[in-house]
Amino acid sequence: MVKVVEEVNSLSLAEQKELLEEIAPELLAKKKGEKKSKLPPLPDAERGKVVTRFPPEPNGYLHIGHAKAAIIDYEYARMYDGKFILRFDDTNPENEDIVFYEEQRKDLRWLGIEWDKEYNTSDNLKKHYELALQLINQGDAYVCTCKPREIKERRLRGEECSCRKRSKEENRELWKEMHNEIPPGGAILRLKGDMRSQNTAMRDPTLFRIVEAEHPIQGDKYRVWPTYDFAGAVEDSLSGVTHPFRTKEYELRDEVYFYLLEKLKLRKPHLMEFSRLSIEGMPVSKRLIKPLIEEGKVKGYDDVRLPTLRGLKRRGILKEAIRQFVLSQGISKSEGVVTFDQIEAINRKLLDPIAKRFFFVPNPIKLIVKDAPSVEKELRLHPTEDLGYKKIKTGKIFYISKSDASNLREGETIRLKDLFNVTVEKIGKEVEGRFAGMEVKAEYEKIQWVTEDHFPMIIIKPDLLFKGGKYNEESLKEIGGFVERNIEIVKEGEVVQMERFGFVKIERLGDRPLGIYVHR
RNA sequence: GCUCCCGUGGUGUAGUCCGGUUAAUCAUUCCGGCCUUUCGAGCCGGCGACCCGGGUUCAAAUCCCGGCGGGAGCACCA
Repeated sequence: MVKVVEEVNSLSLAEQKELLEEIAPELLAKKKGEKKSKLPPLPDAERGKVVTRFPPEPNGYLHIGHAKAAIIDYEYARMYDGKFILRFDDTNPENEDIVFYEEQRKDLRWLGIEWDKEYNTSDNLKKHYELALQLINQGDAYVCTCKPREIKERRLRGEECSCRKRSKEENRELWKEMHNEIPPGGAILRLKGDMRSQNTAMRDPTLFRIVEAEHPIQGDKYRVWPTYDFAGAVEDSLSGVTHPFRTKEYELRDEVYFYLLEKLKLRKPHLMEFSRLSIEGMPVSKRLIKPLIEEGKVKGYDDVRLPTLRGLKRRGILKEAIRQFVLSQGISKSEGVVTFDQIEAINRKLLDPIAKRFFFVPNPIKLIVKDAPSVEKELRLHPTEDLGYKKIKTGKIFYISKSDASNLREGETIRLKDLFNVTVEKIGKEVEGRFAGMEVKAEYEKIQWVTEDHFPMIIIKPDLLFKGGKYNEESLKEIGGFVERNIEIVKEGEVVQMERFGFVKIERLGDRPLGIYVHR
């Protein structure tokens, strides 16, 4: 066994591949197709007939949690050659903001998601009113004029209130008044469920309430708005969604969902839940993030420490990495906290073949090589991929990182990577060395360097926003150093690899380039 | 408090519905080796898990009961 391993290891990579091709070509083939992780099959699904939907509320920027839902919905639609609907669940005019309809579309487009149909729930209020009236006429819904506190208490105790006994005529009358004179909070439409149900969601949930705020799209056309329970179920059914997904915290509401559709005699979709995605130290909640933005501790919703799509994008996380990550999580209901390095690992694999290589020297120390020959040559921008070349020209002055310098010993020979060897002569505030030949030798330590022709550069290194449940004051560090002038050849926004330092997204070029540390 | 969901190696997942072809999947982390003028990747190898206790059964990660642990809901928010 050990012998076989040794034998295989003694072969070059190409030889190994060749041999594998001979013995078991299917193993290689599998390797290639493996990239796209697959979701488990959908129950009751037929090719061409699956319809899914992503229903965000236009009240903020999309984050990784939304991405999970959107990607799963979208992927399933694709998997079954079905349809994917983008539906803005804009049924609370107090929360919605016109800008987020478009901002969320942008976030989705960035993710590479395309939708077959788009509409707003608020476009269908007329229909919702019709259905509400149907429920009233069937005696399945009633207008409740109790105080919110009383409703809550009765719900807790499982007691019915007298509003429940109202006649259909009375309910119709009050329903009409809800659209006109009744002030907000004065009345709601409730489903006649079961006040003694074990499931508190079934204790006559609210279907419609009065909200007077101006709606970003409907203006002041409506003042009676459906709640999530009503709008969600009705829209899924009416829009032809076959497999709606939602996160686990809605699970108790399933009963309401189906009971409502039953009473309305509407088609029942195959509803499913999955766990919420949470990443350690990167909360998604606006409750936590907003104050930090207001205090100036977080720069905005595209701050690199945030799990918003914009934050991740700015941080140098590729959309494909997000997709693969989400799919790797699947639709399990078990909740857990994922660490960010899972995303980083995927991102690194995607980035590695396309990131150009450069030298960045953090905390530079001067290295003088008095007898250094002047060298001018071209170097590959990537060790194995064909990404082009960069030109270098060197003199007698170099800069190396403090950490490399501190490892040097006098008399030792090291190699300035891609250049030549240097024997260390004197170590002080500066390092002095002597040219020691061009030949590459395996035993020489290879270190990165820049010449006098460099830019000072700052690299911002994000860390966990929250540590131990508290804001991490150390969550944004700056690393100063020198970068080779060749960095000019990349585009702003491009991710490069600073050798032996890490992947860095070039945020800004110029005389003082700015970078964001992506990951090692 | 009540109700619901979940509990597989350090981490995340597959398998659980329809008990047995599973030596329990895959990824990540970690460790060792090969390759390499960086790191990583790649290649080879390794460590490592079915929450606990009962029961049913020839056979249980899988079914049943009871604990324990985690999460969620109990809004006129989604």
